[in-house]
Amino acid sequence: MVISTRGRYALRLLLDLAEHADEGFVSLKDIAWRQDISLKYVEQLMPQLIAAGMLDTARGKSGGYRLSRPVGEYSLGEILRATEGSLAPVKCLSTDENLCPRKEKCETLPVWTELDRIISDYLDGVTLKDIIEQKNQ
Amino acid sequence: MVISTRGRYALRLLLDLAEHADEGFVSLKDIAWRQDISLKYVEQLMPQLIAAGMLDTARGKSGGYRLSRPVGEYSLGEILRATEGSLAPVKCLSTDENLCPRKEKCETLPVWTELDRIISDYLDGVTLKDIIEQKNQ
DNA sequence: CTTAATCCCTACTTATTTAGTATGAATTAT
DNA sequence: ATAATTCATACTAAATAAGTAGGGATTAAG
Repeated sequence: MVISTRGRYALRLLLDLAEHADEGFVSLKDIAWRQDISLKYVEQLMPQLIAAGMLDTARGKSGGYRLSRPVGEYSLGEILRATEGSLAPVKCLSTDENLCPRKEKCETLPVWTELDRIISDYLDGVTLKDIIEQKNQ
Repeated sequence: MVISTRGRYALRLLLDLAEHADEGFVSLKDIAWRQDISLKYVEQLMPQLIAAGMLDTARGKSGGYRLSRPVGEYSLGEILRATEGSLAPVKCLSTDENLCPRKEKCETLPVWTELDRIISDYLDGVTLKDIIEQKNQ
């Protein structure tokens, strides 16, 4: 399973924000209620989306969140990388320090690399706009 | 992470068998040693590969395993599905009984479905033969 | 200027999955 | 008979996923 609830929920809340973009700042409480996701859990996804420059926020009463870009400029790849950390389908590809010692001679590495490329290419090519317009197939 | 050690090790041991196909039945002990994988762990992968009809086996002394088909007839998809259970990138797609209640109205399901298709298409198109001949990119 | 709603921050908990270990029975060539 | 093998099952430890919990900081609204 590449993609956990973190990434899936992040995508849904960004879509929710996109669909309520005309309402100014939207509170997480409303989003969590509409999406039927725990408020406290969704709160934990926000720092990473903010760090990625995807959101404007307003603190305090009647505060909330707002998309900071046009919907066409959010790719699924960016959203998922921000929340999941990596989209690599095998550990061998995670660019952590703990590289596989078999790396050099490994016969199977090329297929994982190619699979990774295919996944990234697809996810980087789909935007929130595509999903809203149901252009995803 | 879609693919765990189960699938990766299974692939490596099938490749090892392919490369020693001229030696008749090859013992797991030899394979595990060459591949530097715990014998006891690899043993646990075998039942699923056998159930999938990928191997001939010989029990008892000087027994072992042997590929039961030409290398071109083992796709990566088949190997990984047999050992991993599913290649679905999100839980929503696992055809278990616990289907997501949002399924009907879910805006994001189509992208997961398409991603799943892309992954499967690639993995079903690569065989052991391709890997041995390094045709995988 | 107080209050209530909100974002923000950090720690904790529980369930599931992953990656093995461990023990030993059944089988069979030597 | 023996030793090397597959085969079967149970157990364990570590990591990850998924969520809870509590409260501090900020600010619009009354």
